[in-house]
Amino acid sequence: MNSEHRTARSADSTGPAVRGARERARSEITAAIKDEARRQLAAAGAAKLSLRAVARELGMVSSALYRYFPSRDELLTALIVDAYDSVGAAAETAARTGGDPLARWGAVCAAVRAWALEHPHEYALIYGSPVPGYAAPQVTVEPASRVGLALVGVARDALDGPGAAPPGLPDGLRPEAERMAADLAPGLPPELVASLVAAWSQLFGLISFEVFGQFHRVVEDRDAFFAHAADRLGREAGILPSAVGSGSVAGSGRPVTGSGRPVAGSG
Amino acid sequence: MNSEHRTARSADSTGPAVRGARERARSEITAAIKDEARRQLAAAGAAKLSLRAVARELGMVSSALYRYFPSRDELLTALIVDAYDSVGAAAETAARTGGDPLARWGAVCAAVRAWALEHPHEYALIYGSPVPGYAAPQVTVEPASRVGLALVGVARDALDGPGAAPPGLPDGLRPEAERMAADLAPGLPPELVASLVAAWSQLFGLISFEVFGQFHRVVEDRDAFFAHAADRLGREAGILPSAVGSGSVAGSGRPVTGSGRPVAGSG
DNA sequence: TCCGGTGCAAGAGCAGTGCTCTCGTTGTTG
DNA sequence: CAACAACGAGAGCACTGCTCTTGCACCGGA
Repeated sequence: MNSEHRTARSADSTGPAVRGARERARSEITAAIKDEARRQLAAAGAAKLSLRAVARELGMVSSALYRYFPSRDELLTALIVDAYDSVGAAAETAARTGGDPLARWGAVCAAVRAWALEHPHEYALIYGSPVPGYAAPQVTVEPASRVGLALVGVARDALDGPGAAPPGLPDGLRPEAERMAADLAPGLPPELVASLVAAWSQLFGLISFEVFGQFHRVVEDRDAFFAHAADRLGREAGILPSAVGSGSVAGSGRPVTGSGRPVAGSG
Repeated sequence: MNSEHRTARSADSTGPAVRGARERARSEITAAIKDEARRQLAAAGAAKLSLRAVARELGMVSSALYRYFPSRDELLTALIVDAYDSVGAAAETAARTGGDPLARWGAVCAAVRAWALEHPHEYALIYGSPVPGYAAPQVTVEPASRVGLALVGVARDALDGPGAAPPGLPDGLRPEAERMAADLAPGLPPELVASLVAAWSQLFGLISFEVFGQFHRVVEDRDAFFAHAADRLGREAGILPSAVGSGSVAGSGRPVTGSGRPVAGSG
């Protein structure tokens, strides 16, 4: 560890440290702590993340670490926010790819899946069981919504093109669907929003089962299985490929998102 | 792996107990340990489950507990197996209810959801992120399959009645679907099995998001939302209500599983 | 230039954890 | 009855999150 980095020897002539060397060191050390914590997270999982081990690896003493994160939970919160932002950014990037709405839908799903498979422990941190006695603080709600909003964005664009009306709502669900539409995606039809929320959670069902090992000895060709399932998820939510022909819609629809390979590679 | 428990035969008249007091005490204490562990699990979650606390609560010393469970992971494994069996039994009971296949499908889904909401920490134990460095041993795979098999059972019965052909498979998925059908549900058409596996994982996506708090400020009327989503899950897998009319299938289908209330109560 | 406030690292310490080992005791078996 | 295996108790090790105190280094104001 670089302890005396940038000692800021009273260099008032040019003033390289506009905010003072102290703040600079602080942000650097904070980042180093998060990096090392992320490394341990990836190596052993959230439950085995140890403040003392992080400090030890960084050459500090454990108590010094409390100057930067008041508790282990606060460190975990920081990692959670970062993870949400990371997967959210991946989803948003995939949503910006070209192609018809259904292809973009598949790209977003595949990007989230690829991120989850690359960062299983971070995925478990945010989409697995909530950590020990941990209650997600308010800071996490906005980053947590980015994937969902990316899906909503694709659906919104699909609405401009030839969209298929999503299936109708039972009477009992209509008020709730209208409330969801107003809160989450103003302007979108309630049926579509209800379908989107369901598809959103079901997408993470697919991904969680794969990441958490429930598909062990059940699904082998997981790329193909996921591509097909994600494609159907989009279709059933009312997102259609722009092939306006409207001839064979659901019959033998081949996933546009590439057959058998994760689409994330293209994003 | 039982020890030689069959030996206690000489006690014809003097026997303090039929099977020997020791074995009796052993099974009783084992059960007591699991009970207390389950209580702590429900109170604070898996990560906070402490062998010492369990022993303390039972009036033993922590080292004595190792006579019954060689490690904390072994205790967790026992709890995991019990949890799988518990939710599996709930699903199987729901699958045995009367009604048309789609109603039974909805009953199974609702029963699993109800179990999850009643035992959130046990649910997290089996469907959340895998615990610390824990790798599920072989003992868990059979109990873990009971919910899936209950769904398969409903689908199999639906096949006798008027079933709707599930959507076709892309060419890339056909071999995998045939393998899954052969392994998991011999005799069922591959398209149906592939749909069932997807629906199975997506069902747990719905439940996990609700249990783990992802629906916070997103879905409010969760009973209605879940009933509708589960109903659609079944329909899209090709399970139809026995109302053979085949007139309005997906249009304004009102969930048969009761609108707005968890169906588990009827099972 | 000195001086006091402040951020910071280090260390000791507390209460808790999983787990191992030893040592008597006690039920079971030959 | 005697040998044996299972058992409970206790001490102990290495580890954890977290707190508190102490002393050093910086940094702005006089």
